[in-house]
Amino acid sequence: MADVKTGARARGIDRVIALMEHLHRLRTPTRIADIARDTGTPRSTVYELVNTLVEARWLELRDGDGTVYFGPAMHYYGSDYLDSVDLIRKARGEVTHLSESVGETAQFCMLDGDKYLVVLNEPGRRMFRLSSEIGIKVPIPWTASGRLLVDHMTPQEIRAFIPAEDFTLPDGRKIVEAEFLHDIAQAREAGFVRTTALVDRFTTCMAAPVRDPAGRCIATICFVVPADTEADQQAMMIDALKASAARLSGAR
Amino acid sequence: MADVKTGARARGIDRVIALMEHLHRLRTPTRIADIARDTGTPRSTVYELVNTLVEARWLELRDGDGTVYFGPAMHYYGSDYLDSVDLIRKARGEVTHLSESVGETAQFCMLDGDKYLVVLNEPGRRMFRLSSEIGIKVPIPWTASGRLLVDHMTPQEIRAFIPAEDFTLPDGRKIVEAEFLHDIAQAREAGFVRTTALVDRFTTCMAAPVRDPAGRCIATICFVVPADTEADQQAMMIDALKASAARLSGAR
DNA sequence: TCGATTTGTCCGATATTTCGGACATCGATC
DNA sequence: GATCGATGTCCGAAATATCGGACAAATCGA
Repeated sequence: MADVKTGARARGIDRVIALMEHLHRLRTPTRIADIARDTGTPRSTVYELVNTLVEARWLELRDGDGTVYFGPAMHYYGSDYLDSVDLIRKARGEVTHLSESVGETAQFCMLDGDKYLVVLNEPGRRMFRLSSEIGIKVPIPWTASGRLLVDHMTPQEIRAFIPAEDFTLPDGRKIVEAEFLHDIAQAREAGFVRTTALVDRFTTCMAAPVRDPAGRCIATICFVVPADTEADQQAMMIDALKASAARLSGAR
Repeated sequence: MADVKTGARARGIDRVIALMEHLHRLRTPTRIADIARDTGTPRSTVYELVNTLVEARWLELRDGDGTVYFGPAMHYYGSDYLDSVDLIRKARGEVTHLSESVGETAQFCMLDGDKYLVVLNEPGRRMFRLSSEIGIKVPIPWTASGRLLVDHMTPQEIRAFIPAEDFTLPDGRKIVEAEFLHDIAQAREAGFVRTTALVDRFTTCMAAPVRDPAGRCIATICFVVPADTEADQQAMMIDALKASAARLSGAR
């Protein structure tokens, strides 16, 4: 990433990259002075850059309280990206359809390095938002989909690939490696995976694998639902996921 | 905008802004040398910047044929933007629901300066994509929605607001100002607007206004369909648009 | 096979952008 | 009403990022 040495003079573009990554991590409009402090950028430099970026609509001044956040240009460029990647464009259709027809939150997920992340998220009809952190990296063992996304690796490869600390959940519990490997084998066998109360005590996640022609899992499509969702309802959702995943696997 | 004087030395960030705007205009992966030529940026500078941007995932090398296009980071930042703007977040739900339930392309549109643009686009079930130019500026008179978005202005204000050349369609036909003003009055009266064969001979567009508490049209929600769509089908779609627009107007 | 064109890397110089700090406003708090 | 902190602007100096051009490698075409 754009590593900006503290105290040293840096290129504007590196400062901007750090700024945007910072806003994405915070996920909330932020005051300029805070950005300067937290990214280690001189105050006068941030003001200068923010003015430029606001002019270009990359950022927007919010609320009139001196905070800035992403602007519309990011949405336009992001849409161009989505449209340009075949698999993702198709996945959009599947995810919206699943979410609309079932009424629950549906997602499309991939790996980014040794982390899992949500690429597409379509919220369901529920009031309370069960999650929606597009582009936020999460340890692989914390997720249902993660169990599918590494299912082409040997146990040794998995051990080398996933950082050891990623097996510790946010609440401090540890995921036993043997169980994790067992989950993976079982998921590959069944063609889907389901986890409950992993990151969040009251949430169940169901996922199906999207595979490339070689059979390798390159993405997953999944539902995020309350843990007390009826069993037959869950079975229906798993079937829908498998059908969507199969369409995406075929379409190449 | 980021105006980069030809021949002069420019800041990296201004070069990057020009580069991204250029890619957005082209809407296709582009070779680095072409970017250099068309944006007036020195070749060595573009290579340098592209490397930095690829590393940050703002851009992606495509195809292995030396072209670059937007990368996943743009999608993440764009999603953050969509989630952060209340009206747009709600509009997403309406647009996806309209598109899913009716099976036709639905859009959410706003003004950007004196131009119209599509903010959200959800394609219908048809094979041929009838349009989807998110974030591309279009002259107001070329669109159905445009007739709603200026309906709070007097004829004089409209004349001052819309550039004269914007009344000429891509095929050279001219839109008579009197008819345009008549359309606007009629649309405000009816609570919706419909145009056929404006930009595209075989396309009909229907739109309903989203209004702020003061009654001013701040956005529109619309369907884009083939011109030969049945009349009763169109009537049903207009009702659906009005209902969605009303929900968005109320939700403040 | 051999030029012609394109693509990508590298390097040194200098025009310029970043940076620190000073300063003026503004609001809140006591 | 005085003090403190936060916000935003401005300026000169110097560290350095941009740029032009040279060069090698790859690709193309005839």
